[in-house]
Amino acid sequence: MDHRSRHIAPQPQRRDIDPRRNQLLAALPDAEWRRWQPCLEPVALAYGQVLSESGTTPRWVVFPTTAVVSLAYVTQDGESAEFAVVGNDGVVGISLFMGGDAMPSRAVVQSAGQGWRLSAALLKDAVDRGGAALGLLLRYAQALIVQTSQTAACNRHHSIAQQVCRRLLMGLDRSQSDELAMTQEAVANLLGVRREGVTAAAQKLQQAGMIRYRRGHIAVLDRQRLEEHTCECYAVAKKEYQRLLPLAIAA
Amino acid sequence: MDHRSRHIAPQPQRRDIDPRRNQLLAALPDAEWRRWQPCLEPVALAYGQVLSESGTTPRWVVFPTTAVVSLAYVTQDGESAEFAVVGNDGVVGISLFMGGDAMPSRAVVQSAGQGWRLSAALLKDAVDRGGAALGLLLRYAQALIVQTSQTAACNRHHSIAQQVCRRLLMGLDRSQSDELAMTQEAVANLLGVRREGVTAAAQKLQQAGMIRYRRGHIAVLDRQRLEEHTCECYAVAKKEYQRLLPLAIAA
DNA sequence: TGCCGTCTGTGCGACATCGAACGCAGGCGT
DNA sequence: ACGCCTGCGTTCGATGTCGCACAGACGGCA
Repeated sequence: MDHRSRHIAPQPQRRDIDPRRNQLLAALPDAEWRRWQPCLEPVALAYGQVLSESGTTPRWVVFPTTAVVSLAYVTQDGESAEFAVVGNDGVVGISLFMGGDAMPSRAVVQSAGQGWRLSAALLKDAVDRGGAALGLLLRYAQALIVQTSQTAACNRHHSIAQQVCRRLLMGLDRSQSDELAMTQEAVANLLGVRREGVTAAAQKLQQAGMIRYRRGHIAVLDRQRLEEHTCECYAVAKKEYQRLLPLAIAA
Repeated sequence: MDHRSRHIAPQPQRRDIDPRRNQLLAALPDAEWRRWQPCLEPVALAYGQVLSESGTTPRWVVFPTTAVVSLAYVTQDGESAEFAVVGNDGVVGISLFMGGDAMPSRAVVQSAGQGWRLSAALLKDAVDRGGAALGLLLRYAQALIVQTSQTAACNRHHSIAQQVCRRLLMGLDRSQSDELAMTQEAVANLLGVRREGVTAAAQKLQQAGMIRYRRGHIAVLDRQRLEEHTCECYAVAKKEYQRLLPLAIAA
């Protein structure tokens, strides 16, 4: 679980990445931003790191810049299902400003990278003041609900192949390159399906020239056709995200 | 679609039902409640009535008292999947106070009854004032996220029989009797599965003495065993709801 | 009372996904 | 350069669900 960092694309630089690469922070009005800026602390997020465990109250919210985090529900018998993906388009730990503190779900780093954290107390202060920051966070929470409900319908009605396409595209949107550092087994775990199902889907995509993969690295060659082969869920969620948060996910 | 009202249990009375049978309204501090009370209008909710269509902005939020509303996502090829149920424990139209106005999902009355509505403008005023009302609505929104993520995992991992049990229990919690007025086909549509699958599950439950049904009416005889036969999703979502909103869903 | 629409029971083959097991090979560490 | 671990390819039967088609049966309505 630890040595996997080998597989990760080299960090762009040792230095901290501009917090405003996170689209929520970027969308903050200047007045709010000046208040938050001194309180943000940089964090390095390693693959597999658990940002918040099911049922526990996180001490910070995390705004990823280059990292990608997966929100998943883990059933009692150990099966899991991802219901949302958070990258530089969002924030991890919405339960802190929704008022419920904990959530019965787990936040796990899926793609190593950087982020910035803000303490729960400071966040709550900002929320209590209301204003633009609160509105922004609430619109993000709504986008998260949309993504989650979409995932529910997708799990019900769409094929594994379509869901693999969707998940690759979602990862790509939140990534800095056209290559994703994830194994087929990792994708299978996220979707909650068998690895063999993902292998079969990936083979078809590779034979069709849409992707190319080798031992834990998936390169997207033809994004256009990938979008054509996935279900509507990808486009609907993305469009809704852009409607709610116009600055987010530069396509 | 219209004459189905025959199947509905007789309305308790012609008169309006106490708005505070809705647990969100009941949980409102007195000061807030006095402000809202004169603005609430009673509404009769008929089976099949669409409270908000996908992509449109509702003009009111609706607090059901005796009605039960289903939130569902409808795919492009007409398949649908329910992702949350709203009864006297919640409110329909959260996008109005989340700031996004519309949602790409549909709210349909699943069980006829009454509710109270509040205009979008008045709701937004209350939200802008912040305070207890906002906090309450946000905690409810979080409970909705939990229910939705749970549904996503349930759709992935659990059998039709388990999901039928879950859905019956959720309907029962929000109902005034131990009988649900819904056909097997209606249940199938909600879950997004075939009617035959629901028929098979319902037969097993009836043979085991847990339920009894006849043409559109499902009576729950042994709630305890029904809870034992469903998946964890029911209990987790309900427990989380009670944690976030202590006054809701008197079991 | 009798009709008829709707709801429910049942059969079939088709298909996707599951569960487990095993072989192979790419690439990292020694 | 070598070995070993991990990720990928492939097979098999089992299972759950689908899609369709049709028969029976309940119950509201004329």
